This record gives sequence, C-alpha cells and structure tokens, in this order.
Amino acid sequence: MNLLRVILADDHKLVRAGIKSLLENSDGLQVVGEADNGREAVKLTRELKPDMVFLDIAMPEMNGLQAAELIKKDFPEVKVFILSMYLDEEYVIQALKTGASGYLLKDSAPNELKRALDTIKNGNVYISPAIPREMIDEYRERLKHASSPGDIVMKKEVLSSRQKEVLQLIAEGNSTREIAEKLFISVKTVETHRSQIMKKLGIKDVPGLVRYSIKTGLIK
Amino acid sequence: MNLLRVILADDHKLVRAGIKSLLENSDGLQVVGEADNGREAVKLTRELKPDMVFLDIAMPEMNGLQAAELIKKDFPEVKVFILSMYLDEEYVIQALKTGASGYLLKDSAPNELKRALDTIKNGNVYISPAIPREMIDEYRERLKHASSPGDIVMKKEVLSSRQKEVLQLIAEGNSTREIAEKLFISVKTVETHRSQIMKKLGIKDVPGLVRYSIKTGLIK
DNA sequence: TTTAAAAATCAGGGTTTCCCTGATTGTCTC
DNA sequence: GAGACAATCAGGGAAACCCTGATTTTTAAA
Repeated sequence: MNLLRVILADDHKLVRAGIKSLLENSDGLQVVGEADNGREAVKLTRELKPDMVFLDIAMPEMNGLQAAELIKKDFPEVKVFILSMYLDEEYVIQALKTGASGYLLKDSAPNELKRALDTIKNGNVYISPAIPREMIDEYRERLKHASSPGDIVMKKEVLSSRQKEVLQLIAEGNSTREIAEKLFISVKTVETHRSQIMKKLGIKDVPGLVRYSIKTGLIK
Repeated sequence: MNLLRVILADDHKLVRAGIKSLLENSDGLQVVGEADNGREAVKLTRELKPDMVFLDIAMPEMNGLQAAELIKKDFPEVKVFILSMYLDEEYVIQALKTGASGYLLKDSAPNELKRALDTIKNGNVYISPAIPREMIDEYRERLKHASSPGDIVMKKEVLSSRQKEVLQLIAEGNSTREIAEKLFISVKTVETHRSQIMKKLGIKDVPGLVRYSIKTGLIK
C-alpha cells in the first residue's frame, strides 16, 4: 500500500508537531516535509512532489492562500488542504478559487480531519460543516456562469452603499434613533437595514458587526 | 509510577487534539480533561483536581490568564502552564504574577515542551528561551521590592478581573441574558457591571466597548 | 483597627431597541 | 414582465438599556 506523502505548513511549531502527530496516527499517511511559512511550503512542494499539502492561512512571509495559488498553478495534481483559524467568507472563497481540496477550521473536532481525508482521497472536496451552505452554493452558482474559476469575482461589494453607510454608523456607536435622524429615515427602516446587513454577513449581534467593520477597515 | 494528571484548554479542538497527542507521547503524563475556554478549565480543575493545567491565552468567554488567576487562587498546588501565540510583555508578566509554572510560545520546537515538563516536575519555573531576559529580570527586580507577588504593579489595570470578564463576553457578542447564565448571576448584575465598565472607560455604547476590547487585545 | 472606598451582587420601573413577520415602491436584469 | 434586490415603513412582544437605589464583601487607607 502506498503511503500518502504530505507536506505540513504552520508557523507554530508546537501546533504543527501536534497536527503531525494526529495525521500520522491516521494511517496511510506520512509527513515528508514541514514548513514554517508559505514560501517554504512551495519550495518543498517543488522538491518533494508530495500528494498533498496542508497549509495554515496565517503565516509569515507568505500566507497559505498565496502558497496554495502558486502550488496549484505549477502542480495541479497536488491536493491542497487549507487549515484556518477563522471562518471568513473571503478566505473560503479564495481557497475554493485556487482549487483547494479542503477547508477545515482549527476548532473542528479531530474526527472531522479523518472524514476530510477520506473525502479528499476519493477526489472530492471537503469543506468544514461549520461553513454556511449559502457561501458554497453561491460560489457554485457563479462557477456555472464563468468560463474559468479565475473569472469569478465574489462580490467584494457584498453590501450596498446604503447598507455600508448604516453599518458604519452602527459600528461607530450611533443608536438606531440617531442613525434615523442623521439619514432622515424612520427608525424602522434603520432596523430593517441592520437586519439585512446581519443576514448578508451571517452575523447575529452588534458586537459582531463592529468586529467585522474593523476587520474590513470600514471603521477604526 | 504515578501518571501526572493534566487538563488541557484550547478553543481550537484540532490544535488541542494535536497537543494532547504530543503530551501523551511523552510518558508519565495523562490528559484527564479538555476545555474549550477558561471557564471550563476552572470548572474542570475544581472537579478533577489535576496536577497540572495547560492554558492557551486566547480563548473565548474567559482567557487563559484569568483562568490561571482563579485556579492559582483556589488551588495553589496545581501547576499552571501557559501556552501562548504571542510574545507579549503584558502576558508574560501577568502569567508570572499569577504564579504560573511555565510560559511557552506556540512556535517553540516540540522538544522544548519536554524540557519544560521536566523543569516543572522538579518544581521550577520554565520560561520560553524566546522571551527576552530583561523582561524576566525586570520582574524579578520588582519582586524584591514587593512584599508579595500580588503587590507588583506592572501597568495600570483599570478594570477589575470580573469587569474584564464581563467586558470580554459583551465584546464577543453575548447578550446580557447569556452572560448572566454563563456567570450564574442575575441579568441586573450584568447590567450594573456593564454600566460600571462604561463609566470607568468613559464609553457610552456597546460598539465603543467592542472597539476598546479589540484595541487592548482583550478580544480578536 | 476603625473607616472609607470600591467591587459584586440585586431590584423597580420607564424608555428604547431588537426581532419577526409582513408590506409597498422602484430599479435592474434576463 | 417575472424575479431579485434595494429602500422604505409598521405592529407587537421580548429583551436590552438606563437610572436610582440597596446590601454585602473585599480591599485600602488613615
């Protein structure tokens, strides 16, 4: 039986050693190389021609998504698996776009890893169940209408400009009433905007909106 | 030979499983409990009376440093080991102050973990070599001039630890009711805490609290 | 060691927001 | 011209927010 040869990239050595230990306990698999960052992962891929590459997203020098892109460009047959700390729409879409075979959150249960490996071995794509279906469905939908995956432009502009306007006012600490006054609309309309924004972003509370606004640079 | 009974707290289950696998491969040690956040770690410590507790710092609900404080207060004999993503002076000092037996960066080599374990078993304190000597020296210096470790004031702590706990829960998006349930106190008490926090910080709305929490690194 | 201050707990009661289910109108697009 | 979405608004109940207290415990200071 051939062992699946994999490369593992994560800048936190302790975490990496842990994941390695987990991977090697599930049989049929062998970690043949380890990298501290994306650039090293790409280099090792070139040298070792592994079957699969595990990439953490947040890494110094070159992040996992950039590395995934380079690897898939030069070695489309190498399966790429993204391990991420955060459930971020941007990241998921980006990963799918580069042709990754899997996207798993780091707070997944360890048995999810095994399931993901089985799925990928059979040539399918595994995506963490924690990721909202709409996100994936929408990507698939767009995929139908594009000539190549690279063509797909995921609404960078998820929110309409009015919605962004309202979101910013919320995140800046304005109350519903204050926003209504500033925009010359009713309190009810502001409420509808807020709930539309939350629905679109998949966020269920105001603190979440604030964190999103900071992360995307809308405020700060 | 008695096995060292340890509890392991990290919100990223996959990472936790990995560390667990690493720990159990080094013998003389057994993971008897796992926690997703600081609060759970404290609860498990009460129930299981372990020999040692491994705490990640960045966790939802209650971070590892707060958990360390509570654990050391009630069970001074339990050894606390801090695992951190970042090399942050505040964190290191805070960890030493609570009486932690170890502070290790997550990007340490796995054999450092073994060395740390040996050091701690002998009753000594292990601090990651990556941490600048001056930081530790400064702490030791201050220790000389204080009657007890608790006296050492490294930096202004505006909020009490309870207040920080509540603030974190607010900023993470928990509703007042949810916070009350998690802390086993009434909704009214949570409201009082919130308004006390706002008064102290001079902030008048929840989004402001979230921004403050991100800026000061309490969440994110 | 008394005294004072702050922390942590809770309540009443009025105002505002939140949330859910609608609804209308205009504007694109296929 | 049907469907999707944006932007506007309402009703009504649940929850959160805000203010004024109040009690107990802990901590600090005099």
